[in-house]
Amino acid sequence: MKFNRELMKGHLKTIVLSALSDGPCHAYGLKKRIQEKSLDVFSIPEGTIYPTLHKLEKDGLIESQEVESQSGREIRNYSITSKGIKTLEDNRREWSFFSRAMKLMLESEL
Amino acid sequence: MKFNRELMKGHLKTIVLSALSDGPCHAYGLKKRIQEKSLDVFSIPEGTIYPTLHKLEKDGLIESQEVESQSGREIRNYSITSKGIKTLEDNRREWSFFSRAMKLMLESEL
DNA sequence: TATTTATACCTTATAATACAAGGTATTGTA
DNA sequence: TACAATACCTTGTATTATAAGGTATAAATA
Repeated sequence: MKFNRELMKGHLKTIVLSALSDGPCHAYGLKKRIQEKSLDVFSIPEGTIYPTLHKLEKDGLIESQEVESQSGREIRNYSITSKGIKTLEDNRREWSFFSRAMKLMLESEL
Repeated sequence: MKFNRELMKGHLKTIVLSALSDGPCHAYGLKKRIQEKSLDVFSIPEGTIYPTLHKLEKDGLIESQEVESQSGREIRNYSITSKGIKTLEDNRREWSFFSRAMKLMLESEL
């Protein structure tokens, strides 16, 4: 099933933070991790994942360093900061609050 | 609890359609209906509800007519169309699909 | 009675978002 | 050797929800 990408708005950072909370990763791998963890529902395009990571880093929620992968290739490895973990916890609470209200709204009166 | 208004993005039309599916209503009343039904979680500002209704009407998902209220005041009464009902059903399915994936994402590996 | 609050409608301008579309370069595979 | 996959990135854009402003009437209250 396909769904309107607009639904993601406002939730993307939470998705990315949550994926990164499972362990450090580089951008491209994170994209795949999100895809797997969501059972192929969330497919974040590259034009989305890179700017998002840059924004999160700028805000101090994640940090990165250039490292050499097994293949000898330079990759940028991201990890979540303690500030990022706190934000993620807040976002999780926000999500459950929001989704509960949506459930109330969508339950038919009938 | 307050939550980031950005979370609403992409879900607003669904919220409004769902509220209107409980019966015809005018804009101002709809705002209150949404507030009540969501147990005070969703508080849609007027600068949001009016343009949203205009958009929904333009798309043929709702329709409206000027009527006279009990107080003798002219109000614009909105009701959901059959096209709107179909869209709402789609949106409900989209929501449950989306929220299931979010749940998968937010569940910690630990 | 005068004033304030609630009701009821609306528009314009704006910040933020996610993303399409474009690009570069390397590594692995057929 | 060609092609796909990996890995990174930027620019420009459409859409969104909303803040901030406005108008006018009805109800409540001081």
